Amino acid sequence: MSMDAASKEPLYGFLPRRVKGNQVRKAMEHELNPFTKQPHTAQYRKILATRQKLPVFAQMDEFLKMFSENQVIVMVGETGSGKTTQIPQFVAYSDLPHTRGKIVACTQPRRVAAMSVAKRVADEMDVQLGRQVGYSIRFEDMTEPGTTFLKYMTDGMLLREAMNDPRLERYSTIILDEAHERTLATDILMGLLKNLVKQRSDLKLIVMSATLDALKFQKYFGLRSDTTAPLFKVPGRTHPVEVFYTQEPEPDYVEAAIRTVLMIHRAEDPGDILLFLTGEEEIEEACRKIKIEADDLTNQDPDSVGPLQCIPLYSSLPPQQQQRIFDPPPPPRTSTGPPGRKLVVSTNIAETSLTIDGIVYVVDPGFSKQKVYNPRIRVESLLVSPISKASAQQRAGRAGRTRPGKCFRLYTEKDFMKELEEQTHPEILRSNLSNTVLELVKLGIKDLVHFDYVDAPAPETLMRALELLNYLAAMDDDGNLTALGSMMAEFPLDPQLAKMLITSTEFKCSNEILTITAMLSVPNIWLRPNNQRREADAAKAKLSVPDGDHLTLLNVYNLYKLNEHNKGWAWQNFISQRSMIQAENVRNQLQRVMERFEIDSISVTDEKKLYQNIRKALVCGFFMQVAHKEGEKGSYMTVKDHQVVGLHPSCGLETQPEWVIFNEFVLTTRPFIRTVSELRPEWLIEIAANYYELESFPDGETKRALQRVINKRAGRPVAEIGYATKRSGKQLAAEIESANNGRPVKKQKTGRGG
DNA sequence: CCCCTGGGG
Repeated sequence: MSMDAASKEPLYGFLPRRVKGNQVRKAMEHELNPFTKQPHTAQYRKILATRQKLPVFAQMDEFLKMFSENQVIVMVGETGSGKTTQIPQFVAYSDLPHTRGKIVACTQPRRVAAMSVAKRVADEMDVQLGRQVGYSIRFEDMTEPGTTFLKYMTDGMLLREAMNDPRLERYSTIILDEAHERTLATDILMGLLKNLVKQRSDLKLIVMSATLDALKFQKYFGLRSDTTAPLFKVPGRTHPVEVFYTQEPEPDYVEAAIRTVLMIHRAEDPGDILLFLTGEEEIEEACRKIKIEADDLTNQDPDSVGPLQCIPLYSSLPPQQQQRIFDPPPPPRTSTGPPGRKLVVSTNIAETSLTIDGIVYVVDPGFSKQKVYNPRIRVESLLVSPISKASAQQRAGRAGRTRPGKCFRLYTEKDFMKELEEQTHPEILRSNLSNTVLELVKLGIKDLVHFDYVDAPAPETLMRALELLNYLAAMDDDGNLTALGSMMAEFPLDPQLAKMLITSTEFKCSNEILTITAMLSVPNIWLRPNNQRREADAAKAKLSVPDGDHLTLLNVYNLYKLNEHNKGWAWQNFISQRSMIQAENVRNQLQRVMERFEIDSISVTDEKKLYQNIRKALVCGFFMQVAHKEGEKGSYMTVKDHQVVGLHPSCGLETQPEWVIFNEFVLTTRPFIRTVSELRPEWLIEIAANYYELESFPDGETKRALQRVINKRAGRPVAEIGYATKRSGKQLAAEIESANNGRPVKKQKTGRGG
């Protein structure tokens, strides 16, 4: 080669996937940016100098060699190793995707991470964000087709893409980051990609995780049963954290936590504190108590105890208040007084999603709220449960980000060793999988039971999902995706909502159902501040429609749009502006999908008819979520499952109608149904005849009431809309049975209680 | 007479 070519072409002599460390280092030091051909900026050189100090940088040669020689690599890198920013760049230099029209993708479990890492890496590579380096998350595609060759994205986004391109042909290398978090999307992607690398020898895969899970992934991605995928290991760069345990178990962890925080504040050196609690109410209560006691301490002993600033942190807090965690600690009261201290009281949002610098002390009571799914009663609920060892370690690590720290665990060392699980159960074992199953079937996975999961979900959970999809006519009796099901999978919605939205044109109210669907897909829109409950309830009552909560949601959205010019409208009506903006975004996105399928957005003009049709459309998706009033005390019984439920206090119905349809079942102090509308029982017979075949119903008031409706209707024709197909169940049972190692599956009795 | 741990499309 001539010196001339090398001086103008930083990547001269690079052979894809056979690139060596010294070549890359030279290219990075080159006067020209190899990807833009522009001279490097001064900022680039400054950032490069700091990059070169990262632990992972010292192992570039080793990494590139392993990347050249292997199709799949498992990599572990602890906090501070620089793996998320550097490894994708190393890969880009070796893979040279830009020369082949390909993309290197790096997935993240969270949107903020995908955005902020992409920004950082664009700076490091001296390119404009959204050009050579970009990101892709829901509602925001910050990439340029043909130009972007390094893309950070959420795991859910890559899964969506796989539905339309199961071979993921655009990608030359896929990097799954934070795989140890085991999100639903990452788990499904691991299964798909394990299969895909066998079919696409040109596709490389890197799975990045924390140390504890590495061997599991190495085994999973071993090409044969007796081999493991190679491991690439990078040390982290954190400070030591000293861990303390209690001598005896603490009967009341909130009380113990408050005591420990005050002890630290009184006796330990300066440095901020992070306390983990389980939920909003607990956090606000603890903050109140700590503030009172800390103020007392400071007043009693102003020369040795400084001021304590208490900051709550949980996801439903407005972003502006969340920002407070980055405020500096309060100043001393007097110029010679003891320094102030910051205390952040947080849910496990601070365990992975948000990093607070300056934390030196962590107080860990050992609990968090975790989602659990009970397939027998088809209910997801949140339970306060002990955390795993991995979580406890993650929490402790939060004390050592800026200097050596201390972690106070409010449980005994013996309990830590003996009682805590190694890992938090992956989400796939704790969730309702109806959405996931629809996605998998759309991806062409026919045999769901024998799919190669990292951890296989309970057969009964799969059965529940298949059963629901079959009732919704998304799948036929042979387990094939129907045309309707294929369309449903394209909507970023739960199957019930997708079905309701698609079929709503038949009732000439798709415009309204589109709004309702969007409103049901965002967090609670109703604000209820502690000190203004009465005002909030009154505002809500004014917006409520007597026929049901679904129509109230529609009403709120329409009024919100009518008052768009009035900035204060949401606040004055105790409505969450944040949720409304989100609903608007979701609605637009759904409308685009509808347009793609040429589903018209229409409204019947007769208002009375419109309101009735809307509730009929609800039945198309939610006929399995119906309850019948039994007895006089306002208690309801869900159909078929025979669960006794109450109307949730947030429900806006004026009366207690005999029949109601509900959006969700929540198990809190007792079972409640939430977001409820009145319905006429004849709609059930008309719209979901197969589900409402009475032979399969348990005896009781509900069945008798339905029988009366059927008798009255006898001889009248049924409408031809939104029918659920007849379900044989045989095929499902066979699948489940084989998954159960040939043992027959016990027939589940539907009954009360959890 | 109540809850929304956290994340994703």
